[in-house]
Formats: sequence, structure tokens, C-alpha cells
Amino acid sequence: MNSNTPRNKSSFPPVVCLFGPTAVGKTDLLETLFRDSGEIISADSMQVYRRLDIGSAKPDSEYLKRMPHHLIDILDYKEQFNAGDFVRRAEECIRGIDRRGLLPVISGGTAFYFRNFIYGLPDIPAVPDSIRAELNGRVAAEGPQALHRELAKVDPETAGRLEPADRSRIVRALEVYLGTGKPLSLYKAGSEPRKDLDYLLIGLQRPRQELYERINLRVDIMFRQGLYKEVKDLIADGACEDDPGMKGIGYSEFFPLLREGCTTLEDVKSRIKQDSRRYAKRQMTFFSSLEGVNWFHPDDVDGIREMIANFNSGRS
RNA sequence: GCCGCUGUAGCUCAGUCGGUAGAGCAGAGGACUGAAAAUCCUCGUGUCAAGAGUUCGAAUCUCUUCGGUGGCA
Repeated sequence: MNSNTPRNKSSFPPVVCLFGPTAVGKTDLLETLFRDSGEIISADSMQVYRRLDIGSAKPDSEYLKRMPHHLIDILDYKEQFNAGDFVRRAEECIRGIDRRGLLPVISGGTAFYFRNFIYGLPDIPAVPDSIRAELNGRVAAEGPQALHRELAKVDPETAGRLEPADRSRIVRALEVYLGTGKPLSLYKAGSEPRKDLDYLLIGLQRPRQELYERINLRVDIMFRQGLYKEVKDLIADGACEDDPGMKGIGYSEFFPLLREGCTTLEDVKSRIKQDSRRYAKRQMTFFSSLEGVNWFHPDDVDGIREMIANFNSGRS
């Protein structure tokens, strides 16, 4: 447990990471735990986008006034955000919050962001967007297998660990090779947690049934709050199916309906529920693979409080 | 009431000349090197509606019963 290890060599202020699957109850818990004592850095790949409010389950503006959040509403839905952006900006935020004398808390459901923050970002230079665009065009035309074979020639190691159908990762591996001249496998990925970080990992979990009921209920509420209108407004404004912000659950499901009316609104709703449930499962798998997580039920406020208090008492 | 169709995995259905059953969806588990709410991988035993009969052997053929469904009355 990190709370027991000495932390003199840490070059970062202590930070609490609080995560869990969608709808597990993070937002409420943050307020009871950190009201007036901390600031939140949102680790959420969809809440970064402005105007994706209802579907991304973004906390409302009143809440955001009470609980300062970073990395929410920072981008247009046409812009791409990524794990590298997240880690760099999160580090900036941590230093700023610490200067203000408050506790930095990273919270959200995007496990990949946590993973990159905790284990460290591979040292890969930026690759021009045009390369990815071209590769994506080729995947669409030639299929992922063709690109996988191509990858096998220049980076057999990465090709070996990727499935021939894994479009995104194949394109990523190829773009790294084409954009930097070095195969992806030569860039070191963090296999263990960074040593310069002083963090506490709190994972939130609920029994499956309980979580699924919350997800279903929350989607119903989203529709009552006007999710359909939110999506229609975005589309009227020029949002397209492949805009980064429109790929999220709660948005992408509407496009078949608006295209030719080939589904009903009820179908869209149950699709969103189903996609959210599956997503929650993927999140749990990913979070479980992280080392050193302290797991709690969100209702166990006392247990979580105690854990954080112990962590804080070790502060120099 | 009569005639026809039908009853197989949680759902929709395949199942050839009789050789004790398999797809899609749902569901479950997993992966994750700067798109990650993305992108992928793996996993299929169920009184073949019930009972009886024919047969070495029945989801498959015959009869009966019970559901469902369409048509005619």
C-alpha cells in the first residue's frame, strides 16, 4: 500500500486517484469527501467536450461551482483529445492545486488515462494527423489484415502481439513507425508504476446487479433531461458521426435513427443502456489490472475517509 | 368446431437420406504502448413441449395429449 511507503523522493505532490465504472457513484462521493479540501481533475475522455452534457453524465454547473473540476469542457467535439494530453495537463493541474494548498484528486472512468498517468507515458514523439488519416483510409479500403501484414515487416514484435483485426492499434503502430522512423516496440512502455509519484488508488465497485440497475436508471433520466434534444442540436450545428466527441455512448447510438429512421427512439434508449453496461464491464476489467488498488463500495464513506486520512498523515 | 402450420440454448431460428444438436443475438470472461465511451480476443448440454409406439438407434417417422399461430366457419 502506498500510504505506508516513505515519500521523500517524490517529485510530485501527493495525489488521490479515485475511479470506478460508469454510474458507480463517483460524483456524489467526491463532494462528501473533498468539499473545500480538494480539487478534482477529471479523467474522462468525453466530459472534456463542451456541450456533451447530458450524454456524458457531466456534473451540472451548480455542482461544478461547488466542486472545482479541471479538464471538463476544454474542447470542441471536433477536436481530438488523448492520453498524452491528459497526463501532461493533469500534471500541471496537480502542481497548481498543490500550490493552492489543496489536495489534488484525479477522478473518472477512463482507465487508460489512469494507466498512462500511473505507469508513465511512453516517450513517443508527436505524429502528424495526416499520417493517421491516410492509414485510416487504407484500413477502410484494404481491411486491417493488409495493414497488419505490412506492420509485421517493419515491426514484427508489435504485429505479433496485435490481433490482425485490431484496426486502431494496427493504425497506431504503423503511424508511429511512419511518423518517427522507429517501430513502436522500441519505445518503452511503463511496465510498473512511476517512482516519482506519490499516489493513493481508490477503486469503487458495486455488485453487478446493483451497478446495472443504476446504469439503466441513469439512462432513463438522461432521456427525461432531454438527451435527444441535446444530440439533435449538436447535429443541427454540424456534428458528424466520426467527430471524436460523437463516438461516445449516448451519442453514437442516435445516428442510425437520424439517418433514415431505421430504428425507434426506444431502441436507441435500450442500445445506450446495453452499451453502457458493456462499457462498465470493460472498465472494471481494466481497473482490476492496475496494481495496488484499494477497493471500496461507494457507500463505505468511513472506510474511504480513513484510507485518505492515513495517506495524508504521511505528507511531509 | 374443421383444415393447415408450429413447439429445439435467455431470444430468433438451422438441423440434409433417422446415427443422442448448432448459428446469430443476448450474456460471461479477457486484452489494452498518446483514438480508449475507441479497437479487439475467447467462451454454446439444452428434460430437442409431454407421453406412448416403430427401430439396433428418434429432434427427425406414427399416434395421443397440451401450448402457440394462420385460415374457414
